[in-house]
Amino acid sequence: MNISAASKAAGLPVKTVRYYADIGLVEAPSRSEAGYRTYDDVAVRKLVFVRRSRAFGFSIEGCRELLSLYQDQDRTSSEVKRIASKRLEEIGEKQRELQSLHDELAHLVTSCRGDHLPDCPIIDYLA
Amino acid sequence: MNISAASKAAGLPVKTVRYYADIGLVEAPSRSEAGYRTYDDVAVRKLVFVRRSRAFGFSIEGCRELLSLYQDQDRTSSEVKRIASKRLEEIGEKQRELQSLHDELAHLVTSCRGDHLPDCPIIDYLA
DNA sequence: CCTAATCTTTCCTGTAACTGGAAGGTCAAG
DNA sequence: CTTGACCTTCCAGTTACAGGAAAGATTAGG
Repeated sequence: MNISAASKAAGLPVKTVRYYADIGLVEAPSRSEAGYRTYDDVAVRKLVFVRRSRAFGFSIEGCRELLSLYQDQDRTSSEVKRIASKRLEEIGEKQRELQSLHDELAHLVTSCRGDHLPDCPIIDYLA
Repeated sequence: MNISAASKAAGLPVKTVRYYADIGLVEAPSRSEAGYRTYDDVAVRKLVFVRRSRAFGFSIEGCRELLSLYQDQDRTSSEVKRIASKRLEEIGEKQRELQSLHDELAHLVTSCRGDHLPDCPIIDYLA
């Protein structure tokens, strides 16, 4: 499989597939005589694993940890759970942040008449 | 006022104060004979305005728009409201994203025993 | 008045996680 | 043999700054 086929199979852009190998997140693929990267199903599965992990918002470093656990037959589910719980906590934190931002801004937007006059409680609040 | 005094007054790091002028978000301050930036209360107030806008998650470009409205005596509150509403919509979007991420990940974490065995529904889901 | 500490300046680099593009080699089809 | 679709490497740009080096300016203390 050349890179574009692998890219399609993994659901990732070609650039990203190359990037993940460049930074050592996934193993560097073998090369054809002409220097083309060649991928097999195992490599593609790892790329999919990374794509799904990234979709959960795990950082590249988080993905690195998860991927090494994925490949480790002697892993314990508690290690995985710890990493996932940490991410869950981060998400909760972000949610609380956004909630208070939302509430505050929604309040301001509601109180702004939105007419042709310059008076504006939003500007007043920011100033 | 030299830059560190302005920085304290505005509640922004010195680096950030310089940066905002570099990118033309705020006016470039006048200079002393020795080349030191000098700030007055008006300049500080604009920096505070930007800090508060940033705290709502407005991008630099969003801040640029808001700031120009702030300084525009002929603005209409509808222009301000439009920008703020857009940001509110973005926040809502992000919240919905995070909510589904949270739900999905929480489900996985809950279903993982977190013991010393390698079997893990989180890994299974990602693989 | 000299010195040491503190400020200030500019400039360059690095961050996260890619994306876009240029210049050039490779391969299969017609 | 040429065209077009691949592939390669390398460099720059994105966002919103932060860190740090090298060098000039200012201020306080002795």
